[in-house]
Amino acid sequence: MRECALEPERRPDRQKLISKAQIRLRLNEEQQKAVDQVDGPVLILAGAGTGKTRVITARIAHMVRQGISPAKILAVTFTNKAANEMRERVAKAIHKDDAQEITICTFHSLCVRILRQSIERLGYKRNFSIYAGSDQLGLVRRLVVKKSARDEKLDPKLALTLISRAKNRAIPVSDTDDALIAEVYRAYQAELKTLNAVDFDDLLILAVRALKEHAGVREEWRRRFSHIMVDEFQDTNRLQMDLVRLMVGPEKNICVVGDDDQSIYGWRGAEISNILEFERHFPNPLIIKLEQNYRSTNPILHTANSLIRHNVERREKRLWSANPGEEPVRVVAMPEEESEAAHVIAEILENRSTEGLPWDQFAILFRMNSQSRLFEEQLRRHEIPYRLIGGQSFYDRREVKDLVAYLQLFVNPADDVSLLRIIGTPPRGIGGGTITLATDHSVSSGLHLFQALQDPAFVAQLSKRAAVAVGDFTRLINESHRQVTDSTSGYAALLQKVVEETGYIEFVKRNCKTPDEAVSREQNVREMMDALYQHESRSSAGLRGFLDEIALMQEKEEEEDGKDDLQGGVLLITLHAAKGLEFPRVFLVGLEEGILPHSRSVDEGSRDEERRLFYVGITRAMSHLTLSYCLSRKRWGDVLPCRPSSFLEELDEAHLEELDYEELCRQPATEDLAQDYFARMKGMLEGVEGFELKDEG
DNA sequence: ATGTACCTCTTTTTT
DNA sequence: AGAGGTACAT
Repeated sequence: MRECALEPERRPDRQKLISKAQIRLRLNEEQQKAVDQVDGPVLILAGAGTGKTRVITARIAHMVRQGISPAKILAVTFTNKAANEMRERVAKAIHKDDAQEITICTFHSLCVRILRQSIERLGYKRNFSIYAGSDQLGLVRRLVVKKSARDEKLDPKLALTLISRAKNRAIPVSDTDDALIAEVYRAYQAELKTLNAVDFDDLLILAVRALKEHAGVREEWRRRFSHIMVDEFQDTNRLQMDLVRLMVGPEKNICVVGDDDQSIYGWRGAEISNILEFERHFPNPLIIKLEQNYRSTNPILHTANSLIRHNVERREKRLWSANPGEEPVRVVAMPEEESEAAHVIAEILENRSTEGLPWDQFAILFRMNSQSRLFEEQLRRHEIPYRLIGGQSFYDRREVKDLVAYLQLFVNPADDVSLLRIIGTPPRGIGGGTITLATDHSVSSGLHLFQALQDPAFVAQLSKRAAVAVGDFTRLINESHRQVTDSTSGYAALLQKVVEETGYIEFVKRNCKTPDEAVSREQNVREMMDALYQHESRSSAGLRGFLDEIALMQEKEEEEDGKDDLQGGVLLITLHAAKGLEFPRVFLVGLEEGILPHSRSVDEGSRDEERRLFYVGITRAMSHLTLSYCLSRKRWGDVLPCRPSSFLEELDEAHLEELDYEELCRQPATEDLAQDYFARMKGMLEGVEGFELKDEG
C-alpha cells in the first residue's frame, strides 16, 4: 500500500494492515536480488525504511520454498523485541509449522543455548546463573568498597562500564591503566566464577570460547544451521563477529543486514568496521544497496538526509521516496518542559478528534528514560492509554526481584548475591551480625555462603536463637533445591508455598507507605506468580528456562493505562529502543543541547553517534514529524535555561515549519487543555527571570 | 533486630 | 524533587 503513494493521508495505515500487505508486495529489483541469493555471503546495506524486514521475511520464506529445512535456518537479532517481531512476520509469510522450526533469537539467547549445553567443558557448572543489571552493579559496588583504600573513590557504574569494555575487547587485566580497576576486575571475575554465575559479556566470551576451543561443539552447531542471517549488523561487536564466523559453515551461507548511518551502539563496543570490512571475513559477497524508502514522506526524508550529511565517515547513500507528502516537519519551541508535554498531548488529542486516529498511531521519542515521566503524568491526567517501552522492567521491581532471588537460590544455592538478598527478606531472625559472621567465615574457609551457613564450625559461633534461625533457613533452601532438582515441574507451587510460609506478602505490605503502594506491590507478587504458573504449563524449559528468559529480557512489559488493550496506546520510547520501528506520527522531544547531543557524549567525543541517533529518530516517522525543545527545564529541583540542540541548525529549512508557543496559544487545540495551558504559561513567564519570548531564528 | 531520620546522588543509551 | 542508602536510636 505504501508503495503507491497515491492514497496518502486519509487512510490511517494500521501497522497490522501493513505487515500483512508487505508480504505479498512486489519487491523492487534490489530487494528481489537480496531475496533470490540464498547461498554464499550476502551483505545488504539497507537504509532506514527501505523494507529491510520485508526482505528478511521474504528471503526466509523463499529459502523454505526452495526446500531448505526451516530447522536449519538461524536469524539473529539484537533485541527480544526485534526477534519477536520477526517471528510474527515470518509466521504470517509461511506455514505455521515451518515457522516454528526456524530459530529466531538474540545473540545472547543463542549463547545461552550453546552454554547450557557445553559450558561444563569450560569449567563452569551447567546450572550457572546470569547476572545483570542491579545484581551485577551490587556485586561491583561491594568489590569496589572492599578493594579501594580509604580516600580512593571509584564510581561502581563507571567501573562496570570499564570492565565490560575491557572484556569486550579482550584486553587482559594488567593492560587496564588504573590499578584499582584492574584489581576490581580480577576480583569480579573470580567472584562470578565462585558464584557459578556469568554476566552478559561472559555469555558471548564463553560461547565463543566453547566454539573455538572445542571442535566437537563447533561442528555440532555448524551442522545445526545451514543458513544464517544477522539483522542490525552495524551493531555487532568483535565477539559477535567472532561468534558468527565460528558458526558459519564452509559453505558460507551468511547474510547480514545493516546501515552504518544507524549505528548507535558504539558505546557498547559495536564496530562499524564489521559491516564496512565484511569482505575481509567473507570474500566476494553479493553486496546490495537498498535506497528506496517506503516509510516516510519526502519532507521527512529530506530533513533526515540534510542532517546525516554532516557525518563524515559514512557510506554515501541516496535515500529517496516516491511519497511527496504534504506536511512539513514542524519545529516547536516551548517555554518549559511541562508546556512541551502539554503541547504534544494537545496535538495528539486534536489529531485524534479531527481525524479519528487511533492512539497507537502516535509515538513520543526521547533521549533518556527519565524524560518519559512528564509525558506519562499528563497522558494519565487526560486518560489517554499509553505504552512505555524501556525504563524499569517488571523484573526490576523490588518484590519481583526478591522472588526471583528465591528461585535463583533454589536452582543454584551457590548464588551468594541472591542469598544475601533474601536471607533477611522477610526478617527471620538472621540479622546483620549473623550475616557478617557468615561472610567472614565464608571468606576464611573458602566455602560459599550457603555452605558456610551449614558448617558446624560456623554454627558453633552463634547464639542458640540465631543457630535455630539459620537452621530453619538452610533447611528451607535445601528442601527447595532438592525439589527443583528432582522434578522439572511443581516449581510454581513451591514458590507459592514459600511465599505463604514466610509471610512474604504481609511483609511487603507492612513496608508500604501508602495503601496504593501496598495494592500495587501485592499485585506485582501475584503477577509474578501468574507468570511462573503460566511458564510451567506452557514451556518444557523448566525453572532454569524461566530464569534465563527473564535474565535476558531487559524488555519491559508495557504499562497500560487504557481500557481497550486492543488498541494499544500512545507509545513512549527512547531513541535507542525505537530503532527498527515506525510510526505514522512522531513527536521527537527534548531537542536541547546537553540532551541530544547528550552532554556526556559530547565529552566522550561521540557527537557523530548522537547525530545518528537523531537521524534514527527522524526516520521513524511515516507521515508527520514534530521536533520540539524547551527554553528552560527543571533539573534536580531548580529551573535552568536551555539552548536548542545544535543539530537543529544543521537541518535544511526547505521542509521545516518553525513555531513558537505564542502562535500555538492563539489556536488552542481543545478547550480544557487550553486552560491548563494558559494558566501554566502565565505562571511560567512571571516565575522566570529574564525570560525571553523570542525563539531563536 | 528493626525502624526512623537525614543525607546523598541523580540523568545516557541496552543485551 | 525523589529514591535509596547510611547511621543512629529503639
